[in-house]
Amino acid sequence: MRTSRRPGASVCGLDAAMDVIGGKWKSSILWALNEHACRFGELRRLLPGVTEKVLASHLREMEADGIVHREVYDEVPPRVEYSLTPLGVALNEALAPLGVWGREHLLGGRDDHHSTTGDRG
Amino acid sequence: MRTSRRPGASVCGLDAAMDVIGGKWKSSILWALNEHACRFGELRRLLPGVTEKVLASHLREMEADGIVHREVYDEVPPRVEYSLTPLGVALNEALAPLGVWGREHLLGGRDDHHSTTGDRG
DNA sequence: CAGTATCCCACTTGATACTG
DNA sequence: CAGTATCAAGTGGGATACTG
Repeated sequence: MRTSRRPGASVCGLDAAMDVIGGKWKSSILWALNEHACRFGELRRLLPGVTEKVLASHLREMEADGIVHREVYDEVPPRVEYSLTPLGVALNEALAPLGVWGREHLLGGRDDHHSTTGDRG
Repeated sequence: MRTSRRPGASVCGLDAAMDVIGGKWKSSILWALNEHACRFGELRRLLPGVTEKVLASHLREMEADGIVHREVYDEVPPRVEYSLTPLGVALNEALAPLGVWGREHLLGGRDDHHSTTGDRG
């Protein structure tokens, strides 16, 4: 998958940011983790439709990008918790206006089940 | 290509917005048009690496999404100018924090040749 | 539970050539 | 100049099965 950034890209910060959140489910993962740390299976349940492979890939990329923290607990049964790093929190906040724009202009400003739990629309 | 939105997606405004700017060159096109209206060939020159086909596809999608306006002048030689609609301007503004985030945290806050021409990093 | 390993396909993107 | 048509390729994402 994406081992390095797009060749020749990232001439400006926006391109770099788009690369970080470019995965199909990354913004959803970000939103989910914004509320509280989640275990792998919990994320899978929160994101209906995502496969284990894709979820794992995205999480590894987001961890490599420094926006997600992976905490492993040596227990049985095994437990791993994912949470946002301060960088991830900042990214989520930077994403907020975009979510508002989408809700206002694309969804006709109608309400949805996320709008009261966060500020991302 | 993308005739409709991602099936089953757009549960929140952010997903919808991500779909609109999901194309590889769309954010760059947005940035280019933010400064002034551009002709097709001008955009091609401003975006080294993009092919005519992809540029045309992106422009048609962005026009369909209501963020780009296409003005045709019946002259010879033919002239077509692309510009941002108010919606596109709003999108660009909503994108600004993301560009700042990327420049601050991904590019190490270093300057680049865009940072003085706009607010997107 | 929390992943990895394969295989596969659709879609996006790219290269090139051609047209109004 | 401003595209469209065709062909080719690369990648992300999905389905399924298996492992520590």
